[in-house]
Amino acid sequence: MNIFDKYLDKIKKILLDLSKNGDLILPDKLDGITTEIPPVKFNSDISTNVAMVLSKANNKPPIDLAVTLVEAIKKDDNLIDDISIIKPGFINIKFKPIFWTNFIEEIIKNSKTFGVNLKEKKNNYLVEFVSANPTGPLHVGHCRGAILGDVITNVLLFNKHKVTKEYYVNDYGNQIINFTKSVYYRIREIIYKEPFPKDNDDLYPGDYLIDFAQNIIDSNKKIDFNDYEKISEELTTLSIEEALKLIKSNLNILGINHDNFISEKKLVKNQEVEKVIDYLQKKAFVYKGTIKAPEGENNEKWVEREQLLFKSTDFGDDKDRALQKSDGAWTYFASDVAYHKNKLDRKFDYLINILGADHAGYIKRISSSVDALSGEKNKLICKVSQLVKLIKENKPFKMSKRKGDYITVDDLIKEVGKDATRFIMLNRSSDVELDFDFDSVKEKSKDNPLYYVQYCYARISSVFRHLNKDLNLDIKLDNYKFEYSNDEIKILKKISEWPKCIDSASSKLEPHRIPVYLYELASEFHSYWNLGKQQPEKRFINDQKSISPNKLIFLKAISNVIKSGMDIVGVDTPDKM
RNA sequence: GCGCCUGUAGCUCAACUGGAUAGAGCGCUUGGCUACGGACCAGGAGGUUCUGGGUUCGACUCCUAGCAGGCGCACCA
Repeated sequence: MNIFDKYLDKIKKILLDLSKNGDLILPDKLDGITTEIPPVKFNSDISTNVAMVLSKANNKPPIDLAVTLVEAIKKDDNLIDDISIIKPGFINIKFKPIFWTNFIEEIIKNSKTFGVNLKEKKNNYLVEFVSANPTGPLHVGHCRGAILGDVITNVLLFNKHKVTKEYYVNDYGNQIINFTKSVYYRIREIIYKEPFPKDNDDLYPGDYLIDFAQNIIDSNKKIDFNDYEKISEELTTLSIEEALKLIKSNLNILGINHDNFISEKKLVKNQEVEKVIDYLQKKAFVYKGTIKAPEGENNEKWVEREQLLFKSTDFGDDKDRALQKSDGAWTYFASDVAYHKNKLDRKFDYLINILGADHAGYIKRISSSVDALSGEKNKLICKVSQLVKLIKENKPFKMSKRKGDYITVDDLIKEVGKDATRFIMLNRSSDVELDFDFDSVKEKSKDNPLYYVQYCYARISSVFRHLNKDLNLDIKLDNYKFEYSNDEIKILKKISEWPKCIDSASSKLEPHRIPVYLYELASEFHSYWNLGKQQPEKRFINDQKSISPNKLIFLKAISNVIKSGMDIVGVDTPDKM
């Protein structure tokens, strides 16, 4: 039940009728015509810009057109209280209270689908996110992208799309060799008491490797760890398993579960890289050539060499990209192209990649490869999550990989909790840097929007509890015909915006709109709640310790929306706090 | 040098694919609890939306030229 869509359809129908009679000239497209939420001060419920959009084609001032249109809209609609025409040519519609009675009745009847866009075409999406290297635990830097990907998925699922969540495991290449060696040194440290070579910059210094080493020793008693060359392959597998186990548990405490983990190593082993390069070569997107040094100052070390290149410049990239290293191994990019071919072969409508800000420069080349492979544009959508600035005691907190003093997801969740982390990380557009202030996120007060929204739900639960009613049960609507007051309609109007919120969050992949909306809805509710202090008739529980059916349904409608929204965000809605 | 992101109230950020007199929280300030949960509410002050051009009925939003901050720019992944 999207009242904005409903009235937009109605207006478009009126336009078509009027144009058939020759009373109106329509432009080629009706896309520019919208129904919107009018600013509060106009005291109206829906507004439309139709008169202004049609003004040019008809060579008439918007106000004149509006007069005709208003007559047509008013006709046969007994739910409209008033229509006004405002300044440049907006048409503002104000509904009678009965409109809102019908509205709430309908959303209570269809509570499972309220907010879902049932008209749009449903797609099959693949969302790739996190994909952190399997060499250690997730840290705070991974967190925002992880949550972004998870909630984008939730929004799409809520809107009845099909979604697969995928993690690409980079278990191939030099870093894995270094990682395995590091584990090996830790094993020697444990078994042979040899000190770990701390000054070797290629190695991973983190203490978590001691746990990995110990676990591997404990569960592989038969292995002779003396000769690295003999066991390196097996140790690589075991080390990656350890890392993945840790990463999965980190994701788990964040409330994230991927459907698939795809191994880069397997793609390489299965010759998928050769196949995709063959394919691109046939299409003349791959050639042997050299890359020129960039214009910048410090390129003395630049070595030009002939190598296998992908012609990403054909698709708008600023240089072609290397596919093969000098030792003959594939570059990360090459196997990623193979991975994207693999994705395309699985016939998704859209591929979505969630990347961190430090990988934004990678987008052009990978989307070029997808364009080349699919022959389509916009098959791949990349979302970038900007940096998180950590703030502790009012000071920026810098993490350093070298010192190994980065904050892990485990630390973070232990300190501030899963729900607060998810809500705060989502409360801003992914395009802006985020200040994550440990102290205020931990605070259980008005400084923390999570608790503000949860408090709204808890208050509603409390009313139901006092009445011995179950908030989770459906409510019957027998003999239900009440009118709501202006204060209640104000909240119902907010509820009517929920489908619009979902629509834009889903179509633009901007989930931050949901926490922002929930905060606004909660705010309206708290206002209403406080009215009860002065006006007893605004209280939910009356002197006879019961509640009127319209208020009960009213509460139910609010809590339904809060609950769906919080479910999408992936946080709890406790009954008591 | 190039690419991407950002620039809105003192601070942190919204603004519904170009809509109306740009909105919230924090902070400052004036009030409100014997109450269904005060983890709350009502009011006030606070703005040349970084700058200059352009597009049009209309620009925080689009184009263009700058300025400032962040991220990235080899065969690391």
